[in-house]
Amino acid sequence: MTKDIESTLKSKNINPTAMRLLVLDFLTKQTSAISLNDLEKGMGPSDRITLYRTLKTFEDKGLVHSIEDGTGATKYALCDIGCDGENHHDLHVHFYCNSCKETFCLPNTKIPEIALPAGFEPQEMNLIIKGICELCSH
Amino acid sequence: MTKDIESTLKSKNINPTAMRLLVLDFLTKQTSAISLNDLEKGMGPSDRITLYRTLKTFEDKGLVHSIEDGTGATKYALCDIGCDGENHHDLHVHFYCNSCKETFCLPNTKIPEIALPAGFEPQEMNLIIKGICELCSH
DNA sequence: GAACCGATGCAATGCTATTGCAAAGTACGT
DNA sequence: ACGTACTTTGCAATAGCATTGCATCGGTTC
Repeated sequence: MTKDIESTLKSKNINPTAMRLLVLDFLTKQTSAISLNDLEKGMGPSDRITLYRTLKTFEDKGLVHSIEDGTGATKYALCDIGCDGENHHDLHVHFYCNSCKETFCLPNTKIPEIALPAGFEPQEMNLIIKGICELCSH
Repeated sequence: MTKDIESTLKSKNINPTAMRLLVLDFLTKQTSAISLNDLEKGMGPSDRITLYRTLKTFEDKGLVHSIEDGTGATKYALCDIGCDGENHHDLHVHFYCNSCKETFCLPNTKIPEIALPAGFEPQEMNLIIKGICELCSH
């Protein structure tokens, strides 16, 4: 369904180049968030920096969001519908599995309201839960 | 109160060397979490690697906990009473100020219970809230 | 004093993120 | 079709943090 991928890019105002189609196609096939390294290994031989910039572009345009899961390597995953460059709606929980080392989005698990001390004004939130994922707990 | 600092180290089974006394003393004077760079700059001329290992030792022994606030540099802050090497009780919220770039522990703001999807078993949680801190919001 | 062990300091390395610059490709107006 | 301008890509290079190996130093023990 290259057509779908292409129109997805266009709807986000991203020029649909061959490289970007490939990257987006790869991203849609993932079941967990991937790092730049994963992407580089998963794709054919391509330039690491180009992949890096492709992810940055996607992030700017609200197509993917980045996740700092504490491993040191930034992970990327497709956004939910409704994200744009200005406003990422990625206020869901991210889960890092200590067993398989994968990072998952839990889009249906929202971060609850937190009562902050007076004077603190929240703008973004980032909740990483580490543990054993569904697949590894069997 | 060098005596207090020394006994704190001993109570955590850490050999109280001159360097460690200095580092711990410095840590107790902080109002926010500090990075290795901050420590290096704040202390007199000392070896970066030694400071790094000192922090690691403190972390192993449950004296400080490390915070990944997404800036790329690991921050360290003193633990609450009750932490040990096996079990860090750092389940409080960490707040990163987008204005002054400081990272604060909010020890009285606990992470609420999160209902995870079936099969996911949580072990650790890490909640970073970014925004404007109390001092900068005035 | 000799052997030993932990702590320290220096050198060196690995990895991720990031930028500069040049080449290749694409779009557009004439 | 041609040239120009803009975008994208690829390569080289750099910066910063984390981490390890090894030698040295200092104190402890026998």
